[in-house]
Amino acid sequence: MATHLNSFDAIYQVVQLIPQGKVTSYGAIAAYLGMKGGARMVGWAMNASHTLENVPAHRVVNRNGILTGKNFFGGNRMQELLEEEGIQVKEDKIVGFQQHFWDPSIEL
DNA sequence: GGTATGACAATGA
DNA sequence: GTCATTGCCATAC
Repeated sequence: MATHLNSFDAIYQVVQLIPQGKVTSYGAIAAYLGMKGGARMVGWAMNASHTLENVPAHRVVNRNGILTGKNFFGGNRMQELLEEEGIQVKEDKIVGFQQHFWDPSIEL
């Protein structure tokens, strides 16, 4: 149902819908939007959403559970945010990633 | 309108 | 199991 929204808006919506303490992967969002191979584009949208404060991009990590965009948050800002939500982060990687994984294609 | 880039993902060796 | 290469979509120049 994201066909009416632009790719960026659609991604923003999904990211904002991520529950606190949960994380998802770029591919999951892309797949939910129908852009299975457009995972890179999701990261691109995140870059644009970085200017916004309503988009918890810190809950979006790659399929490996690594905080790829941590560098874009300005240091360990991303890791601290995740830890505050109850997510353990070790070496820029989420501990029990599958445990905190939130798939929009299933939850939504 | 074509080329280059991007916070990825999947496959092959 | 890890490393390297290719593919995908959309945006930016």
